Amino acid sequence: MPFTLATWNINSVRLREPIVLKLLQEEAPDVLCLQECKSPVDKIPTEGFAALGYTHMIARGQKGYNGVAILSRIPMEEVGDKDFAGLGHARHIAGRLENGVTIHNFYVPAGGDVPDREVNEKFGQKLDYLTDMRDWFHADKPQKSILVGDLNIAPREDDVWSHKQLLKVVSHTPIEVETLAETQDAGGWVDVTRQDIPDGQLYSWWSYRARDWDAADKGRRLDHVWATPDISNAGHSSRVLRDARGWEKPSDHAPVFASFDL
DNA sequence: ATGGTGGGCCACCCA
Repeated sequence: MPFTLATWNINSVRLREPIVLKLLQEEAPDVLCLQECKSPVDKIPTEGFAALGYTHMIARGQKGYNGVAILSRIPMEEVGDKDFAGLGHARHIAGRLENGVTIHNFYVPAGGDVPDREVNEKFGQKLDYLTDMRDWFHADKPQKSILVGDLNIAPREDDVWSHKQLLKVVSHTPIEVETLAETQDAGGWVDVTRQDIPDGQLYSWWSYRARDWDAADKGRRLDHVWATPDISNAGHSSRVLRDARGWEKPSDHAPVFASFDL
């Protein structure tokens, strides 16, 4: 059963319901994983999604912050969630499609401004979140699984507009890149996006604070699609829908797509 | 070096 999935940090699912519907209508992924819904689950606007065929949804939410959801037009059962690092935040949800593939949807903490856990508690929480993920995947090796989400780290030099200028900027510091690599290795995860697009600059996020995000193009690849080795070879046709960053009332993230022939 | 723009929600926190 071949299928296409997308992952998108939506920065308020209620405010951006119109562009979620636009994405579903125009691109029609089978599965859409959202992060930063910023909504209690019972206030997510599901009717329009269901009318387009996305009748399955699993989600975790809280008022005002965080929140993750998976919309699907393929039958999907809820697997559960885990409160990594004990933060009490809605940052993870997992589901299983009827083809047996498990999907983990993550919103990793952004980590604040200063890359030093001694002076910035949020940076420590980000690293702790990732090491908790690492330990969990190490203890229980995932199989037939896909991990997507806003991991808030751009690991490669060509995942950022300037490697040198971002070395001390949270999202691209060596300690974050190393910690993310440990998490990836612990699960045996393959970076499907870079398997498909091995060379060149690739971004999924552009700050709201630029005069002209498109012309300046100071982006970072914060949003990821990983798969376990038993299904990673089935992954193909990865892409970033950069156009969505220019839609009306946009998220600062663009959706990342991948397809799987399984 | 600084401040720039967004969202949630009503005083700020967060990205």
